[in-house]
Amino acid sequence: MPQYQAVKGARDIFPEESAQWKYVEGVIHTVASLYGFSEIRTPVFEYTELFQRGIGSTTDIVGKEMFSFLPDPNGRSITLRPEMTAGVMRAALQKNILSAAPVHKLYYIGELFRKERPQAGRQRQFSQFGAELLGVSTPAAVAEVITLMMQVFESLGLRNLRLRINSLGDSDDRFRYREALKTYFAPFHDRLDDSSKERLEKNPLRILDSKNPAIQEIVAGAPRLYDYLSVASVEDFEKVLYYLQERGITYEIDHRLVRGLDYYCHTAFEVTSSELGAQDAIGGGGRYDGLARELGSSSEVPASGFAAGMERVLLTMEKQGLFAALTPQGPVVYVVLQQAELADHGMQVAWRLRKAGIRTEIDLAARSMKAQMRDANRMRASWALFIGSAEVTTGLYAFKNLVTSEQTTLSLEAVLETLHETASGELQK
RNA sequence: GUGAUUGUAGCUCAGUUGGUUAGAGCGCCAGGUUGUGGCCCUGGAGGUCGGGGGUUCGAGUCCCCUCAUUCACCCCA
Repeated sequence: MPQYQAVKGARDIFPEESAQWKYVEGVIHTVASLYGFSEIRTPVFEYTELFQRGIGSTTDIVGKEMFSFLPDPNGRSITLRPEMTAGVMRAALQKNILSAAPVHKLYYIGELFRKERPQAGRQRQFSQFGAELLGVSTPAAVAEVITLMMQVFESLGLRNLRLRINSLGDSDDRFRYREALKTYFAPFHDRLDDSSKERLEKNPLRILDSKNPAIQEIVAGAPRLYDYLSVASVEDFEKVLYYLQERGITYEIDHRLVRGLDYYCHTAFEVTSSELGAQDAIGGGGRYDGLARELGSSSEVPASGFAAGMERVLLTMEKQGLFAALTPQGPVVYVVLQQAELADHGMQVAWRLRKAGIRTEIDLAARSMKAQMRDANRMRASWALFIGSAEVTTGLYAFKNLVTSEQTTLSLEAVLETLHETASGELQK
């Protein structure tokens, strides 16, 4: 065992995998710009109160999963961000961007931190991409957010995803429903588990998505939130669904879908992947008109957004073989040294090739020619350029096509000419 | 935080009822080919058997503790 290991729940991404990340990030940037969303980058830490106010102190995230610390003895507590939305909203309010333009469409890719036990598809440091649409939360706006998310998934080639959607109504709807739930659950109180009892106190809606079979049995007979929605709330929800239908986005209405963050209202949604284990949520989001007020804004900022787990997206793509076409870019030319003493000349040649825009590799470890050639082969180099004493004195180099094994003797200028003739020097494999 | 699981070479894993200097395949390095790869052959480097304690004449194998891993619960992306 090495003396040092990565911190529990944190992992390294080596080149083979980072190529996959770059690819996925590229798709996100492209699709986001299609929808007119611009990238925002906010700090990885914020004052702890931001999350307590924004996410809600009854949530598990705030209650037990935050990495918080005091920067100095008299300082204010700081927390590594466990989610993005609160920070984005804080940034928008701080700069007062909505007074300059009433609607802002922002997206992000960033690292988050949550102190949970790691398991499949869950790390303590993980990444999400997502979008926040600030200033309007009409059905068209909410549908826009969902559509953007689904189009990113589609552009990545993801299959077998399930989109579930629900309406949480406005605060009046939820107040009436909450009372109804309390009276429904009262006679069952003795049969509830501890966490359900606590939820009933603090946030009764969360009982609905309990995984405990005994609780679910009781939940089955509970009143439906849908039946407590006002006419306006129902119309709003139906309109969102209308847009989704128009765009051929298939969804399932799930009356039990609640979501764990306090700031959601009206439309809430979640996408799951059948390729993942227990942690199968790949993305989710909803409308959160109340968040800005919660953060001290003098006026309401209607808003909606989604967040998707990068690791879970990557995991699903891997399982579905979507990275097969991603081949690493090898060198075009491998400069092979006959003897280590010729390294100075070889370095000079390699440098000139690179200055001319040719991806060039050269052994820096003074290994044997056999090892250099094996290396060139493994890296799928197109050409080998040999440096021996003859080459150094004549300035003419043995230049070998590694696919056909044909070899000629050329000056460096002629080599460059040959490489520029074939498309950037790369040979068909 | 709870439960279970696994920890032997860089990687994947063998290791028989506890019994001498702990093995294989792949990978790595070198040689076979004194200036040329992909195949093949030969050799080499690399291990405090996660760590600590205990039982025993003797522990990679048994017991205890500890650390780490993985999966699941809780919850979430």
